[in-house]
Amino acid sequence: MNGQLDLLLLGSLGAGEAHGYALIARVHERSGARLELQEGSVYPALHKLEAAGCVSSRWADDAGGRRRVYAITGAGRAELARMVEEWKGFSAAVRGVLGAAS
Amino acid sequence: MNGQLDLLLLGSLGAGEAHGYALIARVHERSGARLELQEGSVYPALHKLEAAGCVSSRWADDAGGRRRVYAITGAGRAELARMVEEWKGFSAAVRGVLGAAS
DNA sequence: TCCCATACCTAGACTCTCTAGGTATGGGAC
DNA sequence: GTCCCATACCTAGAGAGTCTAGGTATGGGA
Repeated sequence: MNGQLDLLLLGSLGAGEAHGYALIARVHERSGARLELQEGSVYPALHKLEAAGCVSSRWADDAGGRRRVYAITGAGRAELARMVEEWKGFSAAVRGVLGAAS
Repeated sequence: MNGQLDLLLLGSLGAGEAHGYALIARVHERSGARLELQEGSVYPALHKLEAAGCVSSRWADDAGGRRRVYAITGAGRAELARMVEEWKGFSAAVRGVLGAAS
């Protein structure tokens, strides 16, 4: 996902807690079906974000089977804000380089 | 450069032929000094684009020392147009996912 | 009872870019 | 005249990030 996976996950979690599968569906939906995250990318990324303190997780027993529900933390929101600014700067830079071509 | 290196190089060459060093300077300038491509990334990428038929090159003896001047080809312009559309789709998708967060 | 959708996980491969080194030329400083 | 630096090009190997391909487990419907 071109280096923006953490941004997409944190951005999605910013709208409310969710478990892995739901997160994939949320990104798919909110991207207008343009982005399809892979499980093999999402789970390791979530574990990394948790290790970094950007998200927290808890096991939910409510629905059938095991589910691990992730929520964004305060530090995660700060990191998200930073990443959003970085993304804005990067996309503006690309637009600038493309200029007339875009 | 987050997987957009080819796009940036072709987009810059779309504005006119240039040699490697000038291309790096052009991207730096047009991006508002936000993007600093590395030589070690740019030269291999240009070679790959040439092998793919997207750019052509010639050695220029005019100025002091050797310079390899690159120009975008017809196939390169088609590829650039495709990449620009892809980039637009991707950035729109990211905006969609970020939603209120952005 | 079987199968499938849901849900989670990991190892290894792959792609892309960067780091760090190298070569070469011409011009200005001393 | 020689040294040094800016310009200019190049490559090997490392590193980061993501994907592929496999695995496990549960619950519900056929």
